[in-house]
Amino acid sequence: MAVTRAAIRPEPPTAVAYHHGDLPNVLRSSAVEVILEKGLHGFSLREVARRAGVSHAAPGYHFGDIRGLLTAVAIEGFETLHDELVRSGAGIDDPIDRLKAIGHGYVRVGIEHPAHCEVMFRDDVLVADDPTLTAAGLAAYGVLEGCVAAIAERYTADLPVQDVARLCWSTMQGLVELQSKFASLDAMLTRSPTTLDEHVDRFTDLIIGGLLDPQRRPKRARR
Amino acid sequence: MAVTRAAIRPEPPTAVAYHHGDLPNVLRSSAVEVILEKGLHGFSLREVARRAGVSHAAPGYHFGDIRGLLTAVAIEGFETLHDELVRSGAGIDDPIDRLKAIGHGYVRVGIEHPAHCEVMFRDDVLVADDPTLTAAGLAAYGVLEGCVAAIAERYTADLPVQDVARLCWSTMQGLVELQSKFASLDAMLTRSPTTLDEHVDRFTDLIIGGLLDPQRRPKRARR
DNA sequence: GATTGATCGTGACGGTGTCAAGATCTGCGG
DNA sequence: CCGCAGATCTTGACACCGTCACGATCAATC
Repeated sequence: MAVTRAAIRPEPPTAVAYHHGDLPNVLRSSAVEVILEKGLHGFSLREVARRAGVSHAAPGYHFGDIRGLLTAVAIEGFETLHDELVRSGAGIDDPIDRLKAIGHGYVRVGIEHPAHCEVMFRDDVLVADDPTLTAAGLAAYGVLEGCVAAIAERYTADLPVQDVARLCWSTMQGLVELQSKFASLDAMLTRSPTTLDEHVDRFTDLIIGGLLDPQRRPKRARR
Repeated sequence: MAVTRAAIRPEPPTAVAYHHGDLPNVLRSSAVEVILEKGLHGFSLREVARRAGVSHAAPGYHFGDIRGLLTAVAIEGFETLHDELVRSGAGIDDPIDRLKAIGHGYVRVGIEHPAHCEVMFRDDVLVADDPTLTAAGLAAYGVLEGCVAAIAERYTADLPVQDVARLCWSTMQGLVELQSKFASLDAMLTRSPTTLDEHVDRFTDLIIGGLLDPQRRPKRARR
């Protein structure tokens, strides 16, 4: 069973506006904009308010804190991550292929939603113990762990599912974070930069390829 | 002009003080204190200045920017990381054992110098393109890559050294970052928390154990 | 149609980063 | 021994920020 996800997905706009419109959603997307343009460093509640066309204290009313707003962004990030992981693995029968697809989905979220990713794991700017936040994070993790469990079930039952799942998660997270460092490393070696997807392919091959005894693996039913 | 000091190791106090003492070093250690107590969120140049007993603009003179000061802290962190990795692997002949020792050294730095680690990879609060910073980071990475190269040389020459080294680096980095998430996951499963060192052991076993064909591995010359 | 509560604006306070300009000390040439 | 130049630090100011208390405004309900 693992993880329960309570939260609703793209958060449908609160049907009818009270005063101004559905400010919370507007503020959240404005926040994403600001992070995107000025970075988390140049982020400010007042700038968000300005961009949303409301007074400087309006964000405080809905999110209480600056951390509250960023937490909302992080939750949204985890939810889209969860959805993307599910979507990436859907329809792929072989769990190993599914794991690779999930890995690609992970970095795809990192690429397409950099603002969210810049926040999701920065506990110091979030209310780290927000239950909705941890629930959303664990829900996304649950997708990965479920896939690893499926691998264990089909191939080698003695696979330490928890450890492997955490290994994969750590690797993906570290990869997203170290991406720039790797890029500068490639540049220093004067060779074409390695893309995130290439890294994912190589890493998953290295991890998975090693986990399973070749002869014990049944034929893979590809496609 | 950039802030880059010609960085030597523990930075011997500039022999004789000009006015106040060797302010840059004092400011840097004060900065570490502040990060430790108030977190990166509550960090401020003025607080650092107060703690060092100087005026509020003194840090700006030496480090130019708030990012300059944090960059200096990050550089110091990478340097101690480098030293610790070298120290951890010293005297261990078998490169696989050395890799595990290096992994433990990595998380040890994460535990013993949390303030530095809170900064080292946060490009948004650093001058990310500071050459001294990238050099220090690559130097630390080089220790890891050298160890993986030694594994390839002794065991399987066809090992993709770069990829494996990056895999290990990503894993360690992700592990340090996801530590709290894993802790809450353990708590949710109502079992004793897994320590960082345990994670390192399991991850390196999973990675290394899979990389080498068992029969191709020569007897390990332990001790 | 008045009331009530949610929603948002106004204004203020202390704190912050950063810059310019002035003060102070150090080392060095004379 | 003196004075000068430059490095080092302080002072002061400006704009911006987060957050709070309070007032204004609107929606829905009785």
